[in-house]
Amino acid sequence: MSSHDDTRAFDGASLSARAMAARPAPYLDGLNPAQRQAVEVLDGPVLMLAGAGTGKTRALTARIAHLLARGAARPNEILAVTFTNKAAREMKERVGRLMGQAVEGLPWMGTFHSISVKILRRHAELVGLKSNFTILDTDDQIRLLKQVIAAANIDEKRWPARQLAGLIDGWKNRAWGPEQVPSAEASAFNHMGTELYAAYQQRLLTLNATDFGDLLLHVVTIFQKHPDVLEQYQRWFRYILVDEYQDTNIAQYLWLRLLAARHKNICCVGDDDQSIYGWRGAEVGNILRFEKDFPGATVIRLEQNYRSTEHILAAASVLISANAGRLGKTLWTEATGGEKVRLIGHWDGEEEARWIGEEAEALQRGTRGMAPVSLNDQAILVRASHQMRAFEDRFLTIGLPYRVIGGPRFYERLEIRDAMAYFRLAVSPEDDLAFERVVNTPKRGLGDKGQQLIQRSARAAGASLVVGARRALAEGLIGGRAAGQLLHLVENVARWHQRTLRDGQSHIELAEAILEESGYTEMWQNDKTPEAPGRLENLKELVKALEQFDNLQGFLEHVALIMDNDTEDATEKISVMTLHAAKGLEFPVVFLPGWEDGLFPSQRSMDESGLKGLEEERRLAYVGITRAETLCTISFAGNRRVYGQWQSQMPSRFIDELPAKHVEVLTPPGLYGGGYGAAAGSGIEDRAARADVYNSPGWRRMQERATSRPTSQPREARHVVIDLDAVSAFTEGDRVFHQKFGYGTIGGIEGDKLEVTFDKAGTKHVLASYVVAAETADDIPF
DNA sequence: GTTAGCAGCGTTTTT
DNA sequence: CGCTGCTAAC
Repeated sequence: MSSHDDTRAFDGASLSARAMAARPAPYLDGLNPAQRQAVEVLDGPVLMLAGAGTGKTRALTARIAHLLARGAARPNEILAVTFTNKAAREMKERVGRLMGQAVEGLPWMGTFHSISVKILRRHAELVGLKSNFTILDTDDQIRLLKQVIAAANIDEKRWPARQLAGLIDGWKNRAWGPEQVPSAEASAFNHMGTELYAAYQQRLLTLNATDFGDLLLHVVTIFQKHPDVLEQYQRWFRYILVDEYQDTNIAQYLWLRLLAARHKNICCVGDDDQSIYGWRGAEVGNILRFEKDFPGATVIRLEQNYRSTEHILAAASVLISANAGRLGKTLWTEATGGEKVRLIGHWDGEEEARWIGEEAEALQRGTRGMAPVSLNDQAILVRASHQMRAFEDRFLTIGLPYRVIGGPRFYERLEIRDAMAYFRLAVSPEDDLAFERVVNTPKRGLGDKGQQLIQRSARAAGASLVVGARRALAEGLIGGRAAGQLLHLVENVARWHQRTLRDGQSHIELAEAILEESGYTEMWQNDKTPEAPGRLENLKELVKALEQFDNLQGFLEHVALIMDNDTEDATEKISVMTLHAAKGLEFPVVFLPGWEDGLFPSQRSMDESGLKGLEEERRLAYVGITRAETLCTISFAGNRRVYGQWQSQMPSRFIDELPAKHVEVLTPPGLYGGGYGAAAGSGIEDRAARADVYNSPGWRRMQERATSRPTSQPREARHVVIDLDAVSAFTEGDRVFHQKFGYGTIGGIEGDKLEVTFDKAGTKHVLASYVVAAETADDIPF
């Protein structure tokens, strides 16, 4: 599609390196001097400090085009590493478009993890793995750690596997294998941390498996212990580019430094102000130290912002200036005017969601002389994913289409994980974790006792659980009904495995056969719970997703690393996502709800990491504001439900830090007495906007009311009224309306509870008093 | 061996 | 509040 235009820009198909060099390079058009320098300084270490919205992806992709055009490297001699799959995908697309299809091969582009997998598959034996190793996700990792903890006779209640997983991840992020963990950490996890770590690594090797951290750690180990292998890759990758360098951890830093040691052509792009992954081991130090690590580095600052209006940029810049220890950049823009950053307080989280929903619709229609803004161009960015629920509830009610990014994922669903476990067994029958997951799903009469028998038998033979099961059967340890079914499973696994080895077999047919023959599909068909049809639907979708891959193995790897599932459809939708997920994205209209102390900045972050944590939260706020192009609205609520308890909230301290003259304080609807607006314009010029809000009569009234009376009385009262008319009039099959979930059909009635399948919200159990007959719904003034 | 019912816990953020 | 995981009863 759009690649047509770009191909034509290069004047036709044969885009060889020489052809590109011969004519003025079109990819340089429109670059500002700094960007141009970032593209043209090819040799030696380069640090590109690229502020938000300064066109760094543009510079990066142009740099790759330039490398090729100048004939400095062939495509596959370039390594471009990104941090997220999203970024990798985007870079691939943009580079692909710049290059047209005419250049042979593409650069190595991918995340640290996906590139590590490629390398590791080639040299797996050097760390004791086979090249077909499996990659465990977090869930598998936890289950395995539970086993390790149990085997060490430790009470899992006092020493939870999750905690150990965090510890081990942290060590791996620092590139410490079990032997390298410093003695200062010895007291970790009841003084057993290192021991359990070693045991866990041993288990992983036996299972021929890795976790996420291992992918990097193993590659670093190989590079360190096998100079010949390292040299091979050092020679190979003449030019290395790294995106989001501020997010790299120590293992990734070592990985890069080892690879770049020979040619030293490493170009790192980053922004210390957008470092928001400290909690998972990212080291801002990496970027701060760059010039020391790579002597003679060229440092280039991209400071002209092309994204946001002057007010948005000013608000973000002033906020972030409260952080210490920055490299420091001065973002500027040619754009003038535009809307100020808007600030609004609400009574509670529900009202905040309602207001944002209405505002989004108003913007969509076009309001106050502004051109209409498509929902696709609007986003709600939250601090923590649980905040998304309020918006989902509200949007379902009013029928506002939304898309959740990074929410509960397709591949994390029960039925998908089960099916995947079957596929994993087919690909590698020795995958014990997969076996454990499905040995009794569907029910095969194998409870704890039977499974222990299999375990014991497997351990005695030093073999996998499938082999153990065979032995247990042969020795007659398992009898009765279970025996027949287990035998059936074991033989199935063997047969499926054979089929994966044969060429010319359709992996899609195989997948369908596996789900059929295992009885898994049947299990859900016989299941009469309301979720069952949805699950079967998901399984079909899973099989459909297989079409994009050549074989099951490739698919499994993709899922392990990518785990995303954007089934785009044509409806325009507002996006809801976390601030972390929003990094690298931009939207004309951005809503930033939940700016309340404890929520944002997050209490936990401050408790755990003190000032460092607070500064990272502030960077997160900076990332949030700078996502907005033309309109940015920050909001907070006076009351919020936390664990089902109402809590009163204080506006975020970040609101204090916003420059008043770039902020407009809005008066929320439904507050009598004028609310914040009354005080906001009262001539206090240079004080922060929040000071006005916080001292306003409206805010104080809210505080008082928060303590003196429950919050949702008016709405409750409406329910009661409806209740009298509606209850007991329902029968199965009736169409009903629910304030939160919208329209639906009654599937069953138990006392005063209804099971309703909602058109948009799925099947829920709701109290009869909370729904009304569909045809009366229009009369209710919600 | 399976299921229902309850107690206790947790909410950052992700490859 | 909603989920997981454990216990007690089928």
